[in-house]
Amino acid sequence: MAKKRVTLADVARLAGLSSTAASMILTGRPDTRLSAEAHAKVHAAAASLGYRPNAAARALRTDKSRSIAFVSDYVATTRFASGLIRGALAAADDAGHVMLMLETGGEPAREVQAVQAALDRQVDGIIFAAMRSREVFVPDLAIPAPVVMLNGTSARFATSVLPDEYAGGQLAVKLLVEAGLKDGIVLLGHNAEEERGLFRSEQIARRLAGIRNAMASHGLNFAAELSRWNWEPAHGYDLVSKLLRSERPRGLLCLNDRLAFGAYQAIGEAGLSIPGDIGLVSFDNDELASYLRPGLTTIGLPHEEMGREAVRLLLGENRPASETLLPMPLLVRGSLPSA
Amino acid sequence: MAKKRVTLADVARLAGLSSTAASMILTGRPDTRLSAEAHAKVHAAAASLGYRPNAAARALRTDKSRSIAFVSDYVATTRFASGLIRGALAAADDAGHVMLMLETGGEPAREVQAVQAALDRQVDGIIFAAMRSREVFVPDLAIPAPVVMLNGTSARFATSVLPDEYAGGQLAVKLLVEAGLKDGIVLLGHNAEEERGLFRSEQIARRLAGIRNAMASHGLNFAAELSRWNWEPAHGYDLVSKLLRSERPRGLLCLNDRLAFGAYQAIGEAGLSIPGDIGLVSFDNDELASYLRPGLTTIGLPHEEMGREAVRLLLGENRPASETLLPMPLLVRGSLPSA
DNA sequence: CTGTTAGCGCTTTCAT
DNA sequence: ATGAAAGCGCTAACAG
Repeated sequence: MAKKRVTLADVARLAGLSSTAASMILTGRPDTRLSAEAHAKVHAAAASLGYRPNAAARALRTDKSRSIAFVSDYVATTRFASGLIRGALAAADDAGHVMLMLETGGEPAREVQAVQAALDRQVDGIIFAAMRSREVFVPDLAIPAPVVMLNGTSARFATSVLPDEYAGGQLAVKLLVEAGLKDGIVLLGHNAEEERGLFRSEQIARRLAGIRNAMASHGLNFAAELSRWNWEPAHGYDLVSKLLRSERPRGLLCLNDRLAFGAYQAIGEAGLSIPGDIGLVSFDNDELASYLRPGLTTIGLPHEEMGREAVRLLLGENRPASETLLPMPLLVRGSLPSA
Repeated sequence: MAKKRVTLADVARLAGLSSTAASMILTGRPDTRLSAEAHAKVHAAAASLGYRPNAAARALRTDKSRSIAFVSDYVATTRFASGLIRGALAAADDAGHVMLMLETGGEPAREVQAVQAALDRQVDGIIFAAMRSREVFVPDLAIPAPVVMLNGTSARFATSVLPDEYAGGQLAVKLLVEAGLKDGIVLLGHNAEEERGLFRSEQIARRLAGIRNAMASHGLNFAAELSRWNWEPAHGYDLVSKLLRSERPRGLLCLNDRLAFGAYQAIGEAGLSIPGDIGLVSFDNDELASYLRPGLTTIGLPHEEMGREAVRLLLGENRPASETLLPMPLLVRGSLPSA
């Protein structure tokens, strides 16, 4: 027969005190002045019985569940995005909170369900995370709890945590320039003429704005801008294969690592070498980037830090009614000439 | 001022009934015989007030929280392992449960904390998942809730969900043989002589057992067995580069896709073609596999199904005191000759 | 067929 | 400096 769970009353009884006293001592309330002896007895009793407070009872009473919800469109679809979860988990743990995970597939109906399920559990806050960052959130419910947006934005909730894409974009250009590649730089992933004002996401728009700003401030222009709506390796391969038939670019600025991967394949087949003939910079720090030969120099996303920061903001006192931009880490590998 | 949350008493009052009646009607208890009119009134009242039961109160009373814990060593370290989470999430949702996510880093101390945090919240069950499957779990606590092991095993808890690695191993050999590659097959990732009885994990041991069984039953032997403890692309590259200096294998049986990726690089540099000169089969269905040119034929892990099954077992009535083996899916792409 | 009553385990006034 | 008592929102006995 399973032993009944030990309750606060059991602890108090063993300590020879009231459960009020036990409660105050165990929750560490500062303003109360119980004797040191009482403290010792209660702690000893709790320890010897292996007392663990019942979270449901506590939540019912205090209206605080010490849990938060992480609602996302997709769960760690790409390997690197799982950093968002890991960071959030770590920060939640630091704050003594537990994290409910909810996946919505980006569907409004499931989003409503997820939010309700979370609210039913009295969560102390909700993080809305966008793994595929194009999605927008429309949980059109009253949400009587703090909310922060992670890797995405929302009209309803201003507090959000994002990578500093603009600075990242500028950095990519700086890298190319410092590597001595000024002329013959080709942009892979977007074409300003074909896609006027159309971006895969607000974040990519910022990345491109940073890129264009840096190009302009160096007085440079792209030799070509190649684009395909999807950023898969096969598209990078196609685009670059075709390009190499007529041109000989010096540098490739790839909007993500998968495109860069395809570019590697095309460059290899053309008998050209990296970084000798063509240098590359890219974005994402996808797992791929380190597997390539030579390693791909890329500007990553600070996913883990973003996750942490989102939870800190959520649980903290003061939530800024605006965006928190986190710097994008640079991973220098071998795809750019050193000169 | 935020409106107070609507409670069952509010619903009962509006419906002109007792809260008992409202409770029975809303929880849909079958054995009670309240009038159809009462049902209608209660449902109408609940809907008009937007009533949502308070999970904490319910948990306190019933000792059931409608939540489960997913405790894992690492959260979706590899992209493909996030399928475990997604599957579990989906099945939990189907059962009206919510899922707490806990990460332990494989450290015993954090494992204890995670389990306690989960137990404190009155979870209805715990899944212990192994992302990096070598780890073993030792949460040496009384766990008064159902447990199932996912993608790993434990001496304490027999119920576990695993991929059918033995069958997967056999399948890999069958594929090679059917492609006409019988002689000159090289095993990449393990060397029986150097690593007698030493495996990266119990699961890899089974995979290899399946492979050896199939080889034997076809009367075949490996032309060589190459190994390096880590299964990273760079190791596959090194091993195969060196091999190609002296031998000309016909087929490569790679123990994971990352090794295969490195093999591709070495084969490409040697001016050989896939699958014309060398055919490959591998394991994992890593994201990489579909990016390669030609695509890598690989035997994947049924992660999503495993996650679902684990939750079904956890929440189901009858938990088998043994392993549930799920078939490993075959992804046919272009790395094997069709003959 | 329906309502009253009594807690689940905890925190929190309010008295001592 | 400590304890008695009330009650968070819900459900389960037990009466009517």
